[in-house]
Amino acid sequence: MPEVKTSAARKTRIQTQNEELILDAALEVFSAYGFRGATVDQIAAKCGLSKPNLLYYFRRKHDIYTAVLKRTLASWLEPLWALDANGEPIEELSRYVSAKLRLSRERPEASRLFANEILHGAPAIGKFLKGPLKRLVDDKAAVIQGWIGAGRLAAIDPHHLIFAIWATTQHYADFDVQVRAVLGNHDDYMAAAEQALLSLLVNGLKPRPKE
Amino acid sequence: MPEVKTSAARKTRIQTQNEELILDAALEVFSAYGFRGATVDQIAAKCGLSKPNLLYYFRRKHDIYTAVLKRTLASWLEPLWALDANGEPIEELSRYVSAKLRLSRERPEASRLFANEILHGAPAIGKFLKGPLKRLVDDKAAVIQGWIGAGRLAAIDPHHLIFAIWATTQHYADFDVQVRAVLGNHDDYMAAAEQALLSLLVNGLKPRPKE
DNA sequence: TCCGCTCTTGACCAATTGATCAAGAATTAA
DNA sequence: TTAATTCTTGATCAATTGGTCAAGAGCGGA
Repeated sequence: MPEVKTSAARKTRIQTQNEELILDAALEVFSAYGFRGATVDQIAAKCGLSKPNLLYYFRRKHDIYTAVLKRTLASWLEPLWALDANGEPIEELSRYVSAKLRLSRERPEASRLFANEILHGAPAIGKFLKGPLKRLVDDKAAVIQGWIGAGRLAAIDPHHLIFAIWATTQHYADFDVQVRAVLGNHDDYMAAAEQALLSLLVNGLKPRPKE
Repeated sequence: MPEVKTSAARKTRIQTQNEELILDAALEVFSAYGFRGATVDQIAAKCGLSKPNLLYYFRRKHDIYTAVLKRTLASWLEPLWALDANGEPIEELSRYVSAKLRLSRERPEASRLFANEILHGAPAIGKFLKGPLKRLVDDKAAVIQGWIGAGRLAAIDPHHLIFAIWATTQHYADFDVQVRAVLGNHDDYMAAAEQALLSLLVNGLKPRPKE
């Protein structure tokens, strides 16, 4: 029983290695087919292990799923964490947009995994959303509100601004197929996307004197 | 065989009625669980028909799925269709945002159905995306480009502007659970959302003299 | 009323799939 | 080397589920 060791959870070389193999494969499969649509066999095949062997490391399909989610959560939130109250507002938000956009390009499977999970009611990470995520967002919303109060940013509901940034940036990972279909499958639409989003943001958020 | 009639596809009263029942139920179930996650039994139960009876009207599970998609597509695109080249640019785009936002509030299942379909590679509507959808978007992008050329709108890539509007508005349907979790489940966040998006758009798109 | 067509369903089938288990192979610590 | 532990897998099970079928119930036109 590798998951419930006698005392400390000391892991074998083989154990660490195989768990990593499994989670990598699981991310691909779950993000492509969803929880129910993915099969243990697919994951096993993708990482070159037998199905029983895979279930030796993770006793239930669901355990693999939650493990992949947990493993990816932190890196997904990092950019928001980095939003600095002491920085220049528009610069900070621009950096945030760029960072999220880069994640969408470099790790689209992670984005799709979350999108699928939330789309279906977030059965596995509901508590995370209401707890740690809410706290982080509330915190950064307060930062943004501070900037607005200081007249350094146009007035806008900070929470919805954050939602708008999430939506527009993750769109390029989650709806990639649609974007490619509409644009005609040019490989490198990301530069244009970044320019468009940043200009919208910069113009949209520049503080404006009341008229 | 109700689907392949001898000559004209004349439908019985019972037929029309039951097909409607089925498609209504199917929309709910497919949008909640995805194609693979949904079962024919669930749909049957939801509309009070037996499973074999349901398969009498739609021979395959997949047939129900595509029927629901088709049935919903038109109404989903209608607002973009309505974008009027002769209108006032910002006013037109604002109306578009409001219309899409209203759809997200009033028919979130439809949004989630499409989101799920596209997220998983659009196996059923891929051709629609590359055909009719692309044509419509290209058409409206040209309209927007025209406005920009006439100096009535800030310069921005029109395609990506449309993507941004899709993303931000549909976000409130597709990621509803997350939005509620972060906001603390206030029932009526939609008014604030609309205000935030419109102000971002209006400020972001107002033509600005070069500095 | 009567007849043909439409509609409905209980029983059933085959394929898929998550999970188990026992037995053997590989690894590791002594 | 050896013995204990960890790792691996073929065979197998039970549950789920998409889909079939035949037989009967219901409906509508003549």
